[in-house]
Amino acid sequence: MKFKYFSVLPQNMQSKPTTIKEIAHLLNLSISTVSRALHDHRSIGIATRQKVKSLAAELNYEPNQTAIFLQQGKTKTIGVILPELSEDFFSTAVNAIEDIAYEQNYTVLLAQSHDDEEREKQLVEKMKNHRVDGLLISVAKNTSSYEHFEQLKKYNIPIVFFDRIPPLKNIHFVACNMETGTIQALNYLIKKGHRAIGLINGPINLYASTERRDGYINALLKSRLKFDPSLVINCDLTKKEVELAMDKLLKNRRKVTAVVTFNDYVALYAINYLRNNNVNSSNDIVFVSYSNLPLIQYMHHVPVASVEQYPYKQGQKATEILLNILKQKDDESSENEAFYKVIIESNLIENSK
Amino acid sequence: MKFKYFSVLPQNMQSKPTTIKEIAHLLNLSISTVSRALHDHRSIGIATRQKVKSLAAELNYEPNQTAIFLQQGKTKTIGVILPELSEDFFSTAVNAIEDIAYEQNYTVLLAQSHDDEEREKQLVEKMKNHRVDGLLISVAKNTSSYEHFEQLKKYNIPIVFFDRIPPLKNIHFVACNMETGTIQALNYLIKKGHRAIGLINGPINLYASTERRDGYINALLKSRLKFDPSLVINCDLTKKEVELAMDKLLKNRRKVTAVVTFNDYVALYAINYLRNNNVNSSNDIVFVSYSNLPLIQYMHHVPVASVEQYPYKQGQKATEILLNILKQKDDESSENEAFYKVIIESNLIENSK
DNA sequence: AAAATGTACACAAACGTTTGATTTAATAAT
DNA sequence: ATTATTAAATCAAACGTTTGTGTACATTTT
Repeated sequence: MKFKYFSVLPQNMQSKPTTIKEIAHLLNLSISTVSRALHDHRSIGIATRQKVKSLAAELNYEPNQTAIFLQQGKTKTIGVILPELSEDFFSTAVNAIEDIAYEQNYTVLLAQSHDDEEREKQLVEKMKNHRVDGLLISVAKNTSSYEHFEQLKKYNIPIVFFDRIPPLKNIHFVACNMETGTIQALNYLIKKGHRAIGLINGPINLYASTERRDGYINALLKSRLKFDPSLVINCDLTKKEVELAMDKLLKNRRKVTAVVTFNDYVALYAINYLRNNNVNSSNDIVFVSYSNLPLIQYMHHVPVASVEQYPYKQGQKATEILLNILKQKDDESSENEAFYKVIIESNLIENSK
Repeated sequence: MKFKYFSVLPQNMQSKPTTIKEIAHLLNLSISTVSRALHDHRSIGIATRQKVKSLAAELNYEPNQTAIFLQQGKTKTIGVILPELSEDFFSTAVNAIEDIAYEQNYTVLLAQSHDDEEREKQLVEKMKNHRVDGLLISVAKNTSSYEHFEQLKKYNIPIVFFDRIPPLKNIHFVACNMETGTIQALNYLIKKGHRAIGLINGPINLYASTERRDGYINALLKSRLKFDPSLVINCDLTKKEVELAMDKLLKNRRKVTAVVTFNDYVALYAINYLRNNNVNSSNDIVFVSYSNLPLIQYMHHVPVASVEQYPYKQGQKATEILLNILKQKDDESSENEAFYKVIIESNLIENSK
């Protein structure tokens, strides 16, 4: 009898985790038998299976994941890279990602790019080194080159982009179509009688900006209203530029009675600007925004409606897709080269208040 | 032109990552030599080191972390379990945690308990299975048993608690002393002439509530004001109970002119309640809160001051401590059984506006 | 009775590293 | 010329699994 495996430790000392090797020795079985017994392999006798399992339970055996990772060449981990966790949109998306991933026994490696391209690149690299099985990415605002993503394909690490997607051809993504929501927003305002409607839009290179602009223009045209370019102002979404934009709108020949803002933060800045400058129209100008931050309902002057972008649904969908891809890879069956391109329609939601 | 060491793959095909083994084979060296060369081991000749390194670079060699994890029995990963990522306090703390961890080449495994004890337990279990090297935890609001934490000690996985710490003896933690901040808040209000000051506090079993209450009482006593228990109301921080609490205060015999609220969300609920019920005193009652949510500055009626809890600093400190502990374990030197107990003082910050 | 089939297990390789011990050859010391 | 010293590299075990193949024995088939 070997004592090696019975050494009794003082209560307070750390016991090294049990391994199948130890179990094997204790039961005078081979390692492979123990492994198979634990997996209910049919070639192992029922009696042995029971013995093994009960001893395993007794010793609190937990398979060493890192060993399994190495053995199987996968980590059961998905990486998530997104711009800013403190933005409500993203933290909600993360909730969904976590929920789905955990359901399927995956782990989530989370990292923020803080909207910095360089950092994003480093993170991608890091994720690769950590051998994540797949990646969920919402790209940084100013990312302009995309090799770091392309590179991963060589390593066979699938990426699913969500919300902020790069202008690449062969990628999987989930995004929200902002045009439909914008059209709804415009229709809503037009119906309420507004004719001079401003749009404080985002950076021109963002696809999300294009969509909003398109929706804006198309809605106007459909209602046989003329499109006045001076009412659409692009900005980089910082407080400063938003205020400049708002100022421009106020000074415009045509006095706007409603403003559509790129997101709730922009709305906040704009509304605040009006209030601070004691613009008497502060309460006359109606705002419509995107996102619907939870805190917005406590504002002194609230956007009357908001275009919902369904962050939870986006995160959920993206994760499901990624896990699907990973599953397919396991099956090794098809050289499936289809790309998932899921587009969720945005929707205007009136703020009840 | 053919690359010497590459079997040339079609562009779209995945190239399996290079291993040390391949490098060894290509250079007619042993695996160990390559490994040591890459680590600049002195027993390897400079010439060989160079050869190895340059080939490694050429082949884009990246050490397989999972193999290293297995070999070294550690994962260079720290787990983080916290209640709610969407709360600004926590997402800021996470920022710090990520920053510090990444600096030292650790990876962060993030998970939310959503303030659910059961889920928290599962997560701890999961983290253990994933063999995280250490854990950073901010416990769920209603967690009442703590065996799942104790258990980890047996496995020699250190935990550092932050902000929400359990009532256990031998633990490492970083927390914010809310009493000092509360005293400052009270002094501030007293100096401004307020005499009837309400306190909408949190659940009575939370240590954070006790601290606030203590600070409240002590500040009053020091100013030789009498403490009126009817002005302190505990609630579970939900909107409903906050409104009830506010209502109670309004109906109190002594009319409060200032209210201290457990956190900014409570303040939001309370202020909103006043406004919706058209309490004319809406602008007469002054609020002081905790946390200082970034959005608060856009509120129609803002807390005049806020007790800062330094989430970034807490996260930072906690991570540093954890990494320190892990480093010490490596050194294996001392059976160090000291417990880090770091307390950060909170501070009152006036809202400029 | 010999051959075929099944059952229940063991052996050993593999995943990609790191690292203590050992070998080899060359150089320096005696 | 012999031995000790050093430099440079190799060997082999180990980390904890999974899994293809081999094997002994008992059981069934012909």
